[in-house]
Amino acid sequence: MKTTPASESELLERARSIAGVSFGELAEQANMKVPENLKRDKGWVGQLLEWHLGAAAGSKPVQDFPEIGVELKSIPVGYNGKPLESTFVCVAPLTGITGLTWETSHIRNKLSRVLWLPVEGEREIPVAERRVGSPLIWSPSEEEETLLRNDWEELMDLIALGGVNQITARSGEVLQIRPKAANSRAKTEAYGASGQPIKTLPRGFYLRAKFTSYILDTYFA
DNA sequence: GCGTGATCATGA
DNA sequence: TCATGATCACGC
Repeated sequence: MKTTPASESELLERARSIAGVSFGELAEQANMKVPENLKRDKGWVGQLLEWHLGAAAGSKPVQDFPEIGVELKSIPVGYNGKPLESTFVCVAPLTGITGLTWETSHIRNKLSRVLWLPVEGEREIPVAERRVGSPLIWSPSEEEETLLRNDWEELMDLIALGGVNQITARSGEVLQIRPKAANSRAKTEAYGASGQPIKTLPRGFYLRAKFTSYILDTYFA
């Protein structure tokens, strides 16, 4: 177990110290067993990095490092350094959203400060041999936040008006909404077209790979 | 079921 | 080839 970093610079220092290190080596230090593949261990890499950086484990809907206001996001990249997947941010609220604004939203808080940690994600590389990349600490620029806010407002308006079932992953320029559930039979409450309660598939907010790719390209020193 | 950590697998 | 929709594991 590690202590939580006391400052952002300390967190960044820890992240830099594991850059270039293989998952196998990091797993050994954390006393974790390396899975053959990630088919049944999709969150394994994230957990491994959380351990090394001193993030408090748990499923609370808050930033990974609430004391210093930073969210940790691992991001699988290919040989070209570009993201292989979209990035899950948080669950999309489908009820109780009256009065909710971008400024007070959970997603805005999570994205206000992010420690991006690229990791080798090519499936042909054995998990134990994959390595951690160099970290990037980021906060959205005015322009980036406007893009995020515009998508968020458009999507939340649809949800508020009972149009959650009309939302597809094609909606949103940089921020999209996709299923986030154990399976397609999962149900949660939402608003129907006439304002009545309905049951629908739980959804989550995801950042498009093109957007995270742009972030890495733009800010990587 | 919810929210955390995400990647998988298939159709376009 | 690539993004969408589906899925996996865990703690509670």
